[in-house]
Amino acid sequence: MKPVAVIVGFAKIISLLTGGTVASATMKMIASATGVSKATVSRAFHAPHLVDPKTRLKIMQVAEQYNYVYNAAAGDLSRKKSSLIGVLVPGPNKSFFGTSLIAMQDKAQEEGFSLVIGNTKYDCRIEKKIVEQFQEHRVAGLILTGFLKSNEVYFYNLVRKDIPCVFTWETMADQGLNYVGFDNYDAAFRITDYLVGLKHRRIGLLVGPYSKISRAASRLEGYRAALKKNGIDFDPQLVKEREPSHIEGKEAVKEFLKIKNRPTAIFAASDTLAIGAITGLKEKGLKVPEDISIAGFDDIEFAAFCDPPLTTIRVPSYEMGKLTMKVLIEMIRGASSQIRQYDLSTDLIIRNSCAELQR
Amino acid sequence: MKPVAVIVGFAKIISLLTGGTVASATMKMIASATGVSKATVSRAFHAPHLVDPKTRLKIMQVAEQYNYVYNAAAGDLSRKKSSLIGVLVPGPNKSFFGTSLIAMQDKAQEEGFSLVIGNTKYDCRIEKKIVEQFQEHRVAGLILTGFLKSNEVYFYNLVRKDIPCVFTWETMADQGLNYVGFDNYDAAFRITDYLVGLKHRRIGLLVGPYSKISRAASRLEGYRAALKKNGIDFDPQLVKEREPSHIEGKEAVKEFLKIKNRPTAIFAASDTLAIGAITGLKEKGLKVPEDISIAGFDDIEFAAFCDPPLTTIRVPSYEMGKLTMKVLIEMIRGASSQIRQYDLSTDLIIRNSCAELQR
DNA sequence: TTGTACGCGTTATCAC
DNA sequence: GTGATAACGCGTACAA
Repeated sequence: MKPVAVIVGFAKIISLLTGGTVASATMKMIASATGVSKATVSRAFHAPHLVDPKTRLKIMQVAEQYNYVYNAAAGDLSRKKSSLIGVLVPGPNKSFFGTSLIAMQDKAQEEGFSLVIGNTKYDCRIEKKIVEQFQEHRVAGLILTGFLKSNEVYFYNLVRKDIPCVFTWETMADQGLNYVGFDNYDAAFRITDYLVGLKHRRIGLLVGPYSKISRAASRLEGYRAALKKNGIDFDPQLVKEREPSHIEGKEAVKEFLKIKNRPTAIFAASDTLAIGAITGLKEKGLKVPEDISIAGFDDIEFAAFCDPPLTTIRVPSYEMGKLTMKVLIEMIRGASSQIRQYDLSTDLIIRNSCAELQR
Repeated sequence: MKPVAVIVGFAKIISLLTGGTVASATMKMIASATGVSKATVSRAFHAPHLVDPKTRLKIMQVAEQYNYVYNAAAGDLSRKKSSLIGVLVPGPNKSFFGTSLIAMQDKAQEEGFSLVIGNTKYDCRIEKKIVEQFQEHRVAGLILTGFLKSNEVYFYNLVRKDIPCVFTWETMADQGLNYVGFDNYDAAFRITDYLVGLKHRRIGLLVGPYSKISRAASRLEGYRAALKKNGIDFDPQLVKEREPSHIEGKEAVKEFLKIKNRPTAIFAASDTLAIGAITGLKEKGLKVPEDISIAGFDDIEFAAFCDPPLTTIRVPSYEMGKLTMKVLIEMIRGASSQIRQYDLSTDLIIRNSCAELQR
């Protein structure tokens, strides 16, 4: 049952009635002005070698004179192709997503595609609505970034249907989906292992909602694996699941302090949480890293400029965006329909927010 | 002379040849399946009252069954309207622009428009190219955010021509352009005046490239006016023009320290610069605000969580985005062609990075 | 209330 | 090389 799509299409049509006017010179016009047929004009543009240099020059001149601009929508319609790509982001204010977005834009433009962006604000219904908008504009492909688990079924249908899709930053279970991301497990493992190397054995984990976001779950696993490798027992008390925001980080860290035999280091699986945590510790009169070490995740621009500069994991945002778009465009062009999954590697960036345990 | 547009259109056509395939149920199909004409189907959607409830219901059912999705591009073509709006941003990684973007998206979707976004990376040629891409997709309108002065002439032509345009965050000289922004002059005046109220008389200004960005110029003027009002002589030595980045802020503040009779307070006309400045001061062993006061501008999310929390100017990003889109859509719908300019008001947010001058 | 016929701006397939 | 002509999917007089 999919009546919703129909209703939405309906509402859209109504609103279009009051949409923006469009007018411009057409091929037909410049054809008659040049004294040739529109077929020739079309050819002059997309197959110059098939047209006499003289007439071609003339056509170009007239086009220029009339300030002609190609109509991509009409072309797409005729050709039954699309030069639009839809990108779904959970909110463009996250600086790391932003970097990915820039990369996608770069690549898309390079290849002659335009980007339509929709931000979901982490709301399933909005997400659904935007995808429908995308479909009405006949996007050639879809990039899904950091979507929510709750929409899994919906997307699963979408992907299996017709539109080429690439997931990035976040993917669904272990379906055969195209995906570009990075190894969350490995990154979490390494930074946890690093903290153990600094003699910490009580290491707190401040992580995103892993029940909803699988990359958070991977980070939890990486953390546990690192503990295990070093013979440290896992203590559920030391794991706190929070939305990634400064405030949540600030509040959560205070709860960590209340634990008897409290952690000497905390791995906050997002720089935002880490910075909030540092703020919270300062409020409590504790020093980072002397009294407690804090490690982050993401390497946002600000991480190098907070106090103390944050030890964290650098995520290859730009490369991810570029690769995601590359994969999608290759799918669109039908180069190969095999499933592609990439995990780019991350870097451990050591700054000054973690220190060796003193005792 | 505008041969560039033509050449670009040409390149685009080539690339489209390898674009994405599009296929879906059409009105024609659901018409024959229902046993009516496509005109009736069309009406069933956008003028339900003109069609018999029975046939309408039947059409809807069939549409649903065939999983019909409205083709906005075709509709736009036929109606000579457009439901696409182009937004030009200088790079989506700035969190304050990001907030505006979300607002625009919200409003646009509400009104049945989709957003096509292009980021210029502060590069004139890219900017130009993207606008051409927009034109090829026949965007109904254009939002220009924080553009560069160097492109002024180009945009001036664009605006005067055909496409409805609204400028935001930044506008051109005092042409009759539609604009939504905030009062940079007033904001700079107030925060400078606030610093004077804290007994500072040597106040440094760390400002964006005011020769290129007019809002930076306004902030400079507001700063000067506040000094004048308080009988303080303007000292060119105390003004430094820098690109808004952490590093520039860090470096610039060190130069301030070299000045004999150095400033006791610095107004950094961007939080990024301010935070960089604080970092620089800490490196030099100085305390904020005890040794020197720092004020910012923008109130980015992080401003409340740095050390010390930043006294700054809050900019109504969300409201600006919403209003900008509202104005544009009204223009598109031709409600009125009169020029509209808005300056929203800002708030002075007092935190702990500025203190009264001790002596 | 419904159908016919044409147009929107472009491309593709034939001919010439 | 170039020109008719028919699509592409939809809207809309106009007529029935």
